[in-house]
Amino acid sequence: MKIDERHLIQLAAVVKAGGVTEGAALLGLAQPAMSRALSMLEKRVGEPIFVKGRRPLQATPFGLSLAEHGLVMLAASRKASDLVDSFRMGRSGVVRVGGTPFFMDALIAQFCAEFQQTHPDVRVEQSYGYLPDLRAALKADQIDLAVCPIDILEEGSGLEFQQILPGRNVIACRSTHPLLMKRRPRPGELLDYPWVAPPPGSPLLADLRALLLSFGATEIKIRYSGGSLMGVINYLKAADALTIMPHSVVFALRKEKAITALPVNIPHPERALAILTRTDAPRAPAVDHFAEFVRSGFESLRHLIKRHEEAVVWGN
Amino acid sequence: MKIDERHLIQLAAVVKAGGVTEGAALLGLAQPAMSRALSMLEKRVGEPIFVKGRRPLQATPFGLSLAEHGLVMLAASRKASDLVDSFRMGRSGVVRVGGTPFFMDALIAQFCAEFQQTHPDVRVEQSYGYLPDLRAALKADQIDLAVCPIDILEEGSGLEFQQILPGRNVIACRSTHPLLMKRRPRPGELLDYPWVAPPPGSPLLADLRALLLSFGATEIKIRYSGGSLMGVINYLKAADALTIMPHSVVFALRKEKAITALPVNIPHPERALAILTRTDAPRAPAVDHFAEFVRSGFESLRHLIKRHEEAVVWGN
DNA sequence: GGATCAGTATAACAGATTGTTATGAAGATC
DNA sequence: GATCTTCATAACAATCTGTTATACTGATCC
Repeated sequence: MKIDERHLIQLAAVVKAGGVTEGAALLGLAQPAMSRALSMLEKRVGEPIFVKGRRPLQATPFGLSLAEHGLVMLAASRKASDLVDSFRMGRSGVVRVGGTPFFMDALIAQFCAEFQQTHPDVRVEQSYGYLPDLRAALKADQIDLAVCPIDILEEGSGLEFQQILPGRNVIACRSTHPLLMKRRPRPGELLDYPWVAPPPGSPLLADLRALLLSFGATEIKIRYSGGSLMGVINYLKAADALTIMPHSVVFALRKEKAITALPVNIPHPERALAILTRTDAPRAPAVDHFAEFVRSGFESLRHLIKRHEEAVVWGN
Repeated sequence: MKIDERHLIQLAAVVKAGGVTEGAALLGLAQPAMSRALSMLEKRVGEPIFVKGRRPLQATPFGLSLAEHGLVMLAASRKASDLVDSFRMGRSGVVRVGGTPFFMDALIAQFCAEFQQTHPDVRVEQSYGYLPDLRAALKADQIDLAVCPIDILEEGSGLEFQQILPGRNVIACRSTHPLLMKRRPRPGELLDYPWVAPPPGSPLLADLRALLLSFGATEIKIRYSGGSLMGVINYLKAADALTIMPHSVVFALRKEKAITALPVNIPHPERALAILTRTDAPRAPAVDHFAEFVRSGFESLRHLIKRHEEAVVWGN
């Protein structure tokens, strides 16, 4: 015998509240609606649910058993409602964010932690990738947003991107690097040191090649490659090697005092760090919150960098 | 945001079954109904529940979360349906049976155990009482049926009673009682032995008084009273005392060979053992099953007694 | 016992929802 | 690109939901 689930919930409310009127109020509806629902339920199951002629309305043992199941449903219904509410407010859900390894590790991971101080029920699923993969993942709805350097003149097809940081690379080395003793190292000198390559596929790798060639290198000599940010940093810490890195990444590492940038100006790439999102599919509210959080995080980072440069002088 | 619980269940069915068509079949309804329900649900919560344009229909993480709650409801709904079915079939529920102590202990308790071999999910709540209490309890819907000796001419007001055993008392004693050596003890001899009184309030007590007076006793001398059936039996086992008992109770004790009946005919009380039920209020199916079981139990007991008496000769 | 009160059932009706069948659209598959 | 499966839409009847107004009926209080 199939029972109307709503009736069960109503029964549960009445039993829980101890009366038809109170039960109706509990569910936010009028007493006659409840009264009728109970009649219908009783008629359909064909067994008495309430003891007749008792004024403090009393359920039969059968009615009580039924009401227990209704109570389960009522609880589930409330949880579902809460879920919907919190999802719509962006307070729960999943944010799938993809990005290039250096930015993810150096900056976004920290942003995620900070974001979850105000959004503890939002889960972040992070993944790595470069522009082509990220774009594909976005379109295939495998990620909700990407944080990634992108060519400024790049055209978006169904994707929206929002610049969050100008492209700017620096040459990174350990803080004890001998070149730091010089006020302005010459390009030729830079080639005397071992170089570390950014991950394959990274735009930084192309930047590094171009840079070294512009320094007069006839061939690119790489001593270490394939490492993630942590690998590269630990290599740099242990050797007088050099590498190319986004300025913001080195900036984020300044607290540790282990890695710094050489006072050498190198060309800006024609790229900017951007947040990519789909324009067609709607994003979950939590995703929008997260994207805004990341955007404002980079905004303050930019101001921080500006103030920092007014005090400390790098590269000039 | 309040969500229609039915929609949640439908969502759960679709997610569980892996498709709209299968989900609809799972709930026994047509595919368009399901399709529309999902649209409505999605429209109301305002967030996508399914990924668009994927043919093996795929729910969003949000949709999956919602569906989990729906699954809880679906399970509860099924349990409730099963409960209703088994209750209507009399396979579950509660039977509240009241009765006089001797019959309950000697016969009904065993019937309960036997009944539950075929009705394991029916709970029996037993209570003791005599006719006035039982009648009141029945009318107050505190018990569902009563097993109790009742005056044959008693009129039922809102109560139905069904005779299940003719009233017949015997004088009970232990199997080693000296009077059993005599072929036909005289009433005077009986008065030489100590007597045990049935519980106060019991019709048997009045029977005992009348019996002893008819034997020529000038006053009723009782050596032990107030015991339940077990107490009385254990007293009898330990002394050459006598008491009055329903024949069927002594008969039920015959297997133990400790207690038996004196070969003395005493007057039948104008009573019969009967099952009392309300006629106004409907009884739970399990109660009807139980009553029928008890009735047929006594029916076979009657036949058993008859066959027994054709073989063994008591009281003549 | 009866007057009163609170809680429950019933009536009547508008609007929403559910179910159905028939049919159109669209991703998957080969 | 033909075909197939699956899902969405249309149209309509039946049911159900919710409402307000009102009648009943145990309970309670002199």
